[in-house]
Amino acid sequence: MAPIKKILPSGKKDASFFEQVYAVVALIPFGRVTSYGAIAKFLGTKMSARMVGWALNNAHHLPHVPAHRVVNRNGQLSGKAHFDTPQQMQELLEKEGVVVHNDCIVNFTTVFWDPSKELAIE
DNA sequence: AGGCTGACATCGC
DNA sequence: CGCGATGCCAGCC
Repeated sequence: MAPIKKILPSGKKDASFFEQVYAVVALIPFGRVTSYGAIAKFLGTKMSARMVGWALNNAHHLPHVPAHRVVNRNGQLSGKAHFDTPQQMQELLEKEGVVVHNDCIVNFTTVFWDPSKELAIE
């Protein structure tokens, strides 16, 4: 498994699926985005991409989880509606230098941040 | 205790 | 090439 567990806050002996998601999302560099599937795959459960979204749903009410940096495989701001305001997600992304047009990230492949690649697991 | 739901992704037809 | 159905895990009713 990924060393993400090490990144988890000390005290948590068992890393829940969400906590791992929080950790990965929190590690997303400024001006970069990732996809649910990428996180899911990084965690080893690519089929559980839905769970990633569910995790972010919990993460949404958390303080330091940049959920706006997480989009679907299509680069579309699927979860914008779950923010305080639907436009907030795009605003945040644009402030980070990410160009968003029509709820879709422009040059998605360029700003895409692959955890399994950047974090270099194993 | 059992079943539905959920910010997705992928395979199948 | 487009739409439909399935899978996954955990939380909530």
